[in-house]
Amino acid sequence: MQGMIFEKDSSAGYLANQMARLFAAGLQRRIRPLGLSPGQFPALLALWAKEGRTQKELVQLLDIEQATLANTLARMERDSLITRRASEEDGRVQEIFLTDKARVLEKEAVGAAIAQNAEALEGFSEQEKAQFLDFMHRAVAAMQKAQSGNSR
Amino acid sequence: MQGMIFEKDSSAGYLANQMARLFAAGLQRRIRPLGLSPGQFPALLALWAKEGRTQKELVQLLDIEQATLANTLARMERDSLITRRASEEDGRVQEIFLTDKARVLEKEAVGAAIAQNAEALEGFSEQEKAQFLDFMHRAVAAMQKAQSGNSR
DNA sequence: TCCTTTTATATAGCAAGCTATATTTATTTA
DNA sequence: TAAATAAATATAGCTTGCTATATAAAAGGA
Repeated sequence: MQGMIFEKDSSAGYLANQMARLFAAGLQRRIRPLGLSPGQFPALLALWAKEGRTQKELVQLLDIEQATLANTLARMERDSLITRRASEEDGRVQEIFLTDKARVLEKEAVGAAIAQNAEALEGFSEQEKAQFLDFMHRAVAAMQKAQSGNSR
Repeated sequence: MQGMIFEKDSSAGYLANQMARLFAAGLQRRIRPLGLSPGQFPALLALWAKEGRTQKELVQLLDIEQATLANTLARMERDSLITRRASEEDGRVQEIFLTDKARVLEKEAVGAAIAQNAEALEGFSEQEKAQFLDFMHRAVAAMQKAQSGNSR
């Protein structure tokens, strides 16, 4: 650590940020015509798989904070992608359902996400793709471990 | 594309987003005591290398939009990290300088970024680290190419 | 010179993240 | 059972990113 050379373009953190922004922009370009936005994607995937989930269940599934999800769900309700029905057993809980409008978009939206991933990984061999995903998983796991080890 | 199985955890875009957020959170944890935030990092790096740059120069260096940088610079000025001096040749232009406070933080801040990268890549061999950076560069380049090929 | 266009920066308004805190309902405990 | 605690969701307020548009100064053209 002598000459204090720190080039952003060889920093993993910088590249991760840039890559994530390009993914989001590319996905947005593809799904905006459907009336969707990138931040809604994880919630939609979970609801396409099974409706009637509660916000709490979604939070557990979707590595984002409760407050972030609450706001995203509010926007999705505003945009007529979901409806919420009060639970009968527990007055605090609401069950979340897709509207017909959202239900119908599954194929096109998932296709858009697949296409965006393909665009980013164009020129990668199957072996390289697998290795890239593995690297990302490992980096995520390492940072999650460090994070949780910190709060205790 | 039959069963429409799309697992977020094997989607490059999803992982990139998660990784970028963990990088930002980890860096923030480390540099908050210095009075810095992650979004200021690229501008700070460019100014530690050379002061007196204009906003336009920074935009060209820093893959972010002009409006994003304008807001980041406004926050940095508010936090007494930079000062701006009107150019004498051109009334539209302002030259940007670091305050003593910001100038002094270089070593610690860069050290924090290096430590965060190390945390994320713990367990990677040197060869794997290099390959990971190369993969990210390739994905970024592929998406940038697709993006620019779109607007023309 | 005056008008138009270009350039540099700022502002408006939005999405998606975050932390911290409020609110409402359920559950526990004294 | 009443008060305290816990749990589910919402809200406040912030940063960082974006697109689109406004503003002000400079440069160019008729």
